[in-house]
Amino acid sequence: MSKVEAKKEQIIQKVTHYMILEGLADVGLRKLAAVGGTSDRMLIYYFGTKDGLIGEAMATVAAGLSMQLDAVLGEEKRDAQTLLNELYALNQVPEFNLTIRLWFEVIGLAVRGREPYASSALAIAQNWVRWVESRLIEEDVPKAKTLFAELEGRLMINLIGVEI
Amino acid sequence: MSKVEAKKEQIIQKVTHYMILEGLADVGLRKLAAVGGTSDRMLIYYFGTKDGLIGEAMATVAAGLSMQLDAVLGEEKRDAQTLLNELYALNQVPEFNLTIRLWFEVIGLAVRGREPYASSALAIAQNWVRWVESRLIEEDVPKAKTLFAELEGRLMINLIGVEI
DNA sequence: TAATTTATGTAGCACCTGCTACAATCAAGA
DNA sequence: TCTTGATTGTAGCAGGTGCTACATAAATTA
Repeated sequence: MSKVEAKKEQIIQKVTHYMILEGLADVGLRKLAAVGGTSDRMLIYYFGTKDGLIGEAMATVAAGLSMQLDAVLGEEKRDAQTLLNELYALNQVPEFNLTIRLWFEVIGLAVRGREPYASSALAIAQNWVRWVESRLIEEDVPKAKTLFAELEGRLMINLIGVEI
Repeated sequence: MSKVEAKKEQIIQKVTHYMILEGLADVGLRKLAAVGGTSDRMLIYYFGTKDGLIGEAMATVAAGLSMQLDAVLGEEKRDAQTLLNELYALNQVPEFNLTIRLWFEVIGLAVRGREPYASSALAIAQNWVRWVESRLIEEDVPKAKTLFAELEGRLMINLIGVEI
């Protein structure tokens, strides 16, 4: 990895971490530059546009999701109902809860096709589904997308504040 | 209704319609003023703040939801599975699809507690649930929230572009 | 009719937005 | 060493943001 690429990688890590913590509502170039320990000038130099940077940060979120899930839930396979309940319970884990909030922010920005959010949302969703499939016992694999839908719906109305 | 209130109501209708059509991404005071046939100056005069206006527009969306649902699905009661499928099918109706997109945009802005979105999201969600409860056969009423979660999840991953 | 309140236009403030032009510095190859 | 290209700072542009000060017009009340 070249020096420049190492620097870019470092910036992406910091920016990604910040977004998970603080969300996407107030991310201007200057604030992101401060977060990444550089200048707005250099962010454009490295990533071309603000959206370029955000796109890479979202890709990092997507890539980190499976690892995060593995770290907490392990590698064993489960039946659909068990997996759903365990995934939903992750909402209690602060680190996860923040990522999920960010995830719904991305969805909100993606629903009218706006880039880079639309592509990122699709990528993250596919990551979710693939991970779920890989942790379901064979007979329940076809239920992966249904399980995912149910999980997302429950997470969503929980975040909004409707008690179930 | 006083003259001022009539004018306010008229503005809210136009702004609400515009938001359903175009989303929440680029709504500045000046654009909303043009949409509502007035000036930014008067928007503040009428609604206090931009968030005040948006809050009222979102309340209008919430209030209109039940009516919209009634108009399309009628008043008969159904079992949970049937109602879920019929509600999900509404996503094919352009008018509904747009409202649902707006709904997810509101959620994205609400997930970190930001007002007026957080309150609006809760209100709209409660409207959904109440409506669903009112159209379920008695024995399925306890399933209302679960049904709602499943519906929202399916709508969401459909909007993102994951084929089910 | 005079006084007072309500409604609205004009102009602008202070700040933020993504991004760029230009120049300076630095490292590496010839 | 000289030159060339990569890297970075400084300053700023053009446009947008929510909102306000001030003045005027219009409606209402005394």
